[in-house]
Amino acid sequence: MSSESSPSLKAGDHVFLVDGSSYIFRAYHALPPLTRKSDGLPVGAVAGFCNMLWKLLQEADETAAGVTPTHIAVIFDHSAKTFRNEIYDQYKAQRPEPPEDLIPQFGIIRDAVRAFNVASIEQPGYEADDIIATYACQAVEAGADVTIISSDKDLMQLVGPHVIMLDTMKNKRIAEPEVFEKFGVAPDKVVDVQSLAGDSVDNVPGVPGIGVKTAAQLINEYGDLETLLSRASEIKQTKRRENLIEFADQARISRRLVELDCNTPVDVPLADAAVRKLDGEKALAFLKAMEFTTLTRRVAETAGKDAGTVEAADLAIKGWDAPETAAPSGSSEKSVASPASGAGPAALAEARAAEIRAIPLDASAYECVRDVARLKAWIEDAFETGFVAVDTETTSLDPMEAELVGVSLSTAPGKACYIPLGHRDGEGDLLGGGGLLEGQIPLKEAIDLLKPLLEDAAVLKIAQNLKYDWVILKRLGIEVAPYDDTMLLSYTLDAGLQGGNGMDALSERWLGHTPIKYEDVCGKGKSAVTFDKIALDRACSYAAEDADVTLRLWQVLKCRLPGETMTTVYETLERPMVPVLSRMEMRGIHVDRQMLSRLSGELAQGAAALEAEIHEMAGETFNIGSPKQLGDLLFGRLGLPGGKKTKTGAWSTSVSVLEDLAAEGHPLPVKIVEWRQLTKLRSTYTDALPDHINRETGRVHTSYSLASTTTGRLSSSEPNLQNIPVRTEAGRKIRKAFVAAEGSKLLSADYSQIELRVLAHMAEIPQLVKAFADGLDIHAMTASEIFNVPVKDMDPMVRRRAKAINFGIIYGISAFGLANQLGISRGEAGDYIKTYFERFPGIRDYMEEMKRQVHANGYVTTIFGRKAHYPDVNTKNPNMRQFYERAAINAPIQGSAADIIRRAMVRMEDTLAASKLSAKMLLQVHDELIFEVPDEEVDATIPLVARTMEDAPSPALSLRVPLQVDARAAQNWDEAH
DNA sequence: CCTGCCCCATA
DNA sequence: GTATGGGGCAGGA
Repeated sequence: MSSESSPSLKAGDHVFLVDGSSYIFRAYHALPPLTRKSDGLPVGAVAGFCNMLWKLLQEADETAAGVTPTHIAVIFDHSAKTFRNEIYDQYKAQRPEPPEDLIPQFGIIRDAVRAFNVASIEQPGYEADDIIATYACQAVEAGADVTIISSDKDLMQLVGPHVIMLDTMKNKRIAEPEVFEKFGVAPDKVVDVQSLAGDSVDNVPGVPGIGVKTAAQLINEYGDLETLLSRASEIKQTKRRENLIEFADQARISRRLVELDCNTPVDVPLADAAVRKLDGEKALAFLKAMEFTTLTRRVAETAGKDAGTVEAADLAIKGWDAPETAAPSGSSEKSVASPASGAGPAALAEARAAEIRAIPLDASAYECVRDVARLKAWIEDAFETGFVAVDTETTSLDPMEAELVGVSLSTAPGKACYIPLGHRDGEGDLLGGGGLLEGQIPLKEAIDLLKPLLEDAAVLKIAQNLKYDWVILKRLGIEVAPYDDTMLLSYTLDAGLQGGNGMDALSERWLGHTPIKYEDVCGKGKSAVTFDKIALDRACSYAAEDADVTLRLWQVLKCRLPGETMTTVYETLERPMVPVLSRMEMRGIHVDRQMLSRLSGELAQGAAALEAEIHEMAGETFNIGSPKQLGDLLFGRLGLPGGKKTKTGAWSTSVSVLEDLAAEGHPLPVKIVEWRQLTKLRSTYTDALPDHINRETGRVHTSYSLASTTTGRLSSSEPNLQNIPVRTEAGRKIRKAFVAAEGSKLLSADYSQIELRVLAHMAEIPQLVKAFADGLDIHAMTASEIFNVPVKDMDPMVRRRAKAINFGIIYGISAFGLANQLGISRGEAGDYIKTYFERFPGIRDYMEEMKRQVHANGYVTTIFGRKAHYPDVNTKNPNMRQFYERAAINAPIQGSAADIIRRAMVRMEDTLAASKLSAKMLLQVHDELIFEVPDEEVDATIPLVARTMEDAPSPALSLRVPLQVDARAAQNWDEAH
């Protein structure tokens, strides 16, 4: 800070004195607890402060102050104890500690002041108010005018002909009339009134029974405090008279407490607070570090600098612990703390939600944007706001064949629009609809206008299930960034909680609002029409409401992340998956239509032959595909033994039942199992897959869901490419139809035993850890441990049993389940489990710990901190309860493995690009990634992919066991796997 | 025409 | 025993 002497103040100067300390409290309580940096640092008050300061520096004349300052200083309280505590030890004694997330902001605001090259003033032993009083007196003496930026009533005593106050939050000027209105006396008598009335907030005692009204009346009558006290005996009202006499000294002490000191020793002469030139670099570095995108842009414009070239400042923040890189592992006690209690983050989030709920939601009030001028206005608004909720309306749920019909935007709760672009006449001809409706901006023109906004780094785009819109917009040449996804926010925070993460459910849960249903707009089933056929006003209500709801959900959900320490999970495991999966879906995979068609024919023939045989053997024709008819035949008419009932009381005809019958020597069930397999393969795969081949790309594009499992796994649908057969020879023929493009190979890389490795890590099982480290056969090792047999020359049946137990452990083993799986008695299965736990006591400890946690918290966590909620685990139904307990045992294992492959996927594209390799990730099947690789790059790609997958946990975590990835390339998926 | 049930494909 | 998605049947609209 400058210490050389500056020209002293002169008449006509205008001094702005900003009451920094009171501003931060007011900003904190007035602004919603929404604003946080991506690392969770709360910066809402800082943001408010910076905007205010910037406005004062740039356009103070447009505020209620009406002038531009020549001098400006921000004044802070230095310490809690001041000379007033020596006068009265109770002064401000009952003031509560500042809220936890406000504390780190005190220091940052001082940084902000310096970043804007403004004088920051504080003085040990004195309150900000005294320094302000001193500066104000000095300025007035020099003939200058003063504006005090504060609304603190304690400063109103300073108001006079040359001193006003400015409440920037209300943009309200406080001069003599306003002071008179508040205290009933002129500013120079305010101290007398306060001395009598006291102040419960600052613990100024005053005189009992006298408030501001009475005090003003008394002062107006007697002139000033001393006169009043000396003539107190004249007061008519008994109690008031007695109190004024008895508490006269207390009133005098109060006067000394409230009267501001105009003679504070100040180290920095006011002249040094002359407005200085903005240091663009310094300001931008600070603002970038704070992630205040809008203000960064404004300052960059004003300073004529490119914000992109400025490095964010490195701010060491005291009193704030950023969330850990990896959240505590499942066995940590730290996760016990309930986020739902007291005035913690959960309460703040709830307060936030209540606030947003209170803003009316009226679907008929949205704007339908029909011309370029209005579209530009909305785009400008989004740039100003710095964030915008975006939603697209299209002709199909499949983003790869959907056509864009319109776009909706929202920049504030209740403020949303819909931009129709592709609506057509509902009375279309048979060739696919009528012409475009009038009054719509041409698609290309709208896209050209929207692209800069949707790709601008300074504007956050908010969507519900962005992956869909991302693909739609990418096909139109727009790559949306940066972005947030409300569905993923909800999934990160509440995976497994009732209702799911769909927009309608979230709107109900958080906003108490039922959005217009898609079916109510477009109809459903056979009579459904595509969105382009919907009349504009109806379309606008529906579409704009979605954007409005999305924006509100974002405001409710985003601020929960840091308080629930889920920022890292969201930022590393969820958010970055959106473009990764979008690109995978867009690439699709090539399937050989002819091969499938041929296979379908073969399967049909085989099934027909079996059908004839079955009918022959049964002695009647019946529908083999009807479990009901089949059950009646086998256990009714044929009277076979060993029938089991399903939970609804029908005969079970599942494979296990049919195999039991086959083992008894009945030939019919064998044929039925074969028939089932063939028809299943045909209907589910060979016949269904070709229907999913995209007309334009000639490839199959699955859709991955990021938010539909409780554990963190993805799911795949339309078509589901995560359940393509592999176990049987007939099934593998279907895999052979998944082929690489000409000149390429399919590369399959899969984690070996990843869930068992994760379990070995989490439960810290020495034998398992060692076995994995040594690269042993883990099932054989298990068998050796529990059945006490050597690994060498092991009976394959013994190994099979151990393998089943290992899987059972992952699933939260029960004797019942294991017995079923191995076809042994429950007693025998129970013995196996008992032995297993004796050999691996850590496994039992792990299981018990997960059960304890799920009962205590309602959720369990993966090694990367992902939560899986089981809200109903405390049910009284013992079967349900045990079911949830098993799920809670399984979730950290399955979920941690899912986290690991997510990390690999997020990193994969950059890793390949860095090595100049052009392999493209196409599919994910839980522990396997499938790539399409040019022939000549196969050899270089295999080790790189494998290493990236194996190293995926680091640097966040280092597992106790190595991960192993097997990778292979071939012309088709079957041979690569 | 929709929904619940059964069955079955994968990890 | 965990986690999914999907096809066919059958009953109730």
